[in-house]
Amino acid sequence: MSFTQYTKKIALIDCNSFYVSCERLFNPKIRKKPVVVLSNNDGCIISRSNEAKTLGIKMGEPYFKEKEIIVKNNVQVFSSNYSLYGDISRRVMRTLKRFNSDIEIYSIDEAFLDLSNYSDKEVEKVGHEIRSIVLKWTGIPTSIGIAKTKTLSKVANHIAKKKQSGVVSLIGIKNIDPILEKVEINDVWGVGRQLTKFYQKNGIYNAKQLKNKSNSWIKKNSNVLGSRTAMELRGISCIDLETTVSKRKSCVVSRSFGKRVESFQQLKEAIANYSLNASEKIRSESLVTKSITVFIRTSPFQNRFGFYSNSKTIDLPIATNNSIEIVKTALNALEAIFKNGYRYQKSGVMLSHLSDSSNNKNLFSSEKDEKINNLMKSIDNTNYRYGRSTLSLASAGVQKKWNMRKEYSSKIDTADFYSLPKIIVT
DNA sequence: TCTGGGGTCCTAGGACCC
DNA sequence: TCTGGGGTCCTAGGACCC
Repeated sequence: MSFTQYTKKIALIDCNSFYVSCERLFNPKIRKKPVVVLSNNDGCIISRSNEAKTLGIKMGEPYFKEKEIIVKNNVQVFSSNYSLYGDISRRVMRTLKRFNSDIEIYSIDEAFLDLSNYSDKEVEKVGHEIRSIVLKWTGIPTSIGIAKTKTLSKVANHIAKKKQSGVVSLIGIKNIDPILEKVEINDVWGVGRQLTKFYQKNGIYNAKQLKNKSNSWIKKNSNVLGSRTAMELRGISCIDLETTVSKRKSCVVSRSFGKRVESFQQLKEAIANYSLNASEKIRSESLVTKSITVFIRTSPFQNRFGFYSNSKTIDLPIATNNSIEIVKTALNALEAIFKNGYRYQKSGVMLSHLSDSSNNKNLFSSEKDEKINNLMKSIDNTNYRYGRSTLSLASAGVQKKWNMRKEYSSKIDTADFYSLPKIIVT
């Protein structure tokens, strides 16, 4: 038996200021200017250009708190346009797949790519190649980190973000301690707020200190996730590349309201709409749900009106993806938790215990089910062709007073030819 | 009558990620 | 006045069983 260790080489490709970069694609005027993109309801800042970061605008900060800096510095502001970002994301991922089909799409703007087939010497060059091709074909700038484990490639990526070249490889470096020493503990993948607090209390302030902490201490004082992170920092791969997309286990549709909602009727409309969206989503993925949760809450930031938050879960006797049934059940759940006299800020619907709809045939399946399935299919097809909610249920309402704010949308829809910006050649 | 010890399964809540 | 949305996994503790 030989002990020649097969070392992996994993690249993490991360799009720079992704939402901002997407907006810039279609709006060259904002290329060099400070730009931010806001979350739903224009609530928080969720993407910042480098120029905006330099101004001190913080990630996740409420928009109104940064408004002064924004106005003063003429920062360009956009409401988020998720269908645009999703579309660009697919283009980026398609481009990456040309380098290796062993890819894990980790989020809308990140992917892990297996580069183990390349030699230690080649791998950094390949990184540069990937970066320039993605930029050329999609217009999106990226940062690339390459290392032996996912956690280390995150570290490398973190460093690459600050470099002009945009590519950092830790492959072939004998002692990475001096590098890890400069990475703050809260910047390590898998170390969040709580763990940061705990580690700091125990004298661990950077990635090197965590890496060199004894196994027994980590095992005793944290859980499997904590020890996995430490192992990965040591270059021992514990978190595999997940190259096959597994079916999701739950589906949430939730929104904050554009205005506070007090009436039961409006809350009902919102819940009916979210239920319809969620049903459509799981149908498109051939899933059925066995359990429906509805939650409502008032703002946690303004309790002068009293805080109320509650949820209700109803289990179904037979798993379904039938909109009518899901809406009906969700409204029953809402009825059970609604209380008069509160200013509701947010509500949502969660479908859980999802499973494959093809395994859902049972003793009680009938011709009626078949008819309902066909009805759902034709609703989905119509809505796909003519826009969501062309066909809806009466309970979903038409006025939608509670709908989101979206003041600064660029209104770019890559699926709608007529809304694309025009280029005038002179 | 004694009510221990150990196993499984489920769930709510917490922590983390983007 | 105004503070996002959508996921996954782990764990502790309860219920139940023998």
